[in-house]
Amino acid sequence: MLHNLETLFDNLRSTYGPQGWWPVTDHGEHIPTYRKREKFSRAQQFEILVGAILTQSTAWKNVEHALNALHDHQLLDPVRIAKIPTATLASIIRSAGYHNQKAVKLKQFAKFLLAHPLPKLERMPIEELRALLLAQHGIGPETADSMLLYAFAKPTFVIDAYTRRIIARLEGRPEERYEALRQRFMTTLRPDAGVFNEYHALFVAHAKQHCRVRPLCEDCPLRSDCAYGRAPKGR
DNA sequence: CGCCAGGGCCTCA
DNA sequence: TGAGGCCATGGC
Repeated sequence: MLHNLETLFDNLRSTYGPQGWWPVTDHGEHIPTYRKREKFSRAQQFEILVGAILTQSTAWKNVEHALNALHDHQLLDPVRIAKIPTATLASIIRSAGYHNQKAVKLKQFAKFLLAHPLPKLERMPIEELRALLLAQHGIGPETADSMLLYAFAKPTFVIDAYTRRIIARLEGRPEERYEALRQRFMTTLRPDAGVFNEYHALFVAHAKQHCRVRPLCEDCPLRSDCAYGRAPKGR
């Protein structure tokens, strides 16, 4: 059985190695994911924020196409997104799915950024910024935490469907609700944005490679620690 | 060729 | 306050 969330992090980390999230698209030039970035440029920061909205319940591959299309139309810029008609924007981000809804969300978020520029948001205390983000249409807990952690480097733990599923299976109990599970990570771990960043990325890697909806427990690295993997007749 | 993606909003009990 | 419907494209 896993002793705690620190041990789980160490296991995942030694299994999958450094993840180097958030995956900033290269738009042509190859940027190794492991490359240490001093700090994201404003453009990259905005791209992460847009990506956080586009990836809602959507495979990242589909989001990449949409981000590339936005780049081609020079729309990775809040001023330009604020101006473009919603229907036009929707057609450009079509590949990301739910494009009509997401176009509305992006436009509202772009306008939000014009009223609250990135340098101002960066200076806000994490809880205040989190509340402000959550107050925006289309930004729920996961999107807000992704933005906080990956675009603003603020120490908050991102919970997603993968995290819920992995923890539920490991512990052999039902999935926890967002805030309850987040609080477990937040109170157990030291508030280190770098660790939170890697930890969430490792959950994604593990969920994709083994802990899928239909799990591949055969050679799962966590099998011996997992209530589900060890279960009778357990895969 | 079905299944399912790094959710969130709205409605209704 | 929790469950269920709705939104949609494309990769595997």
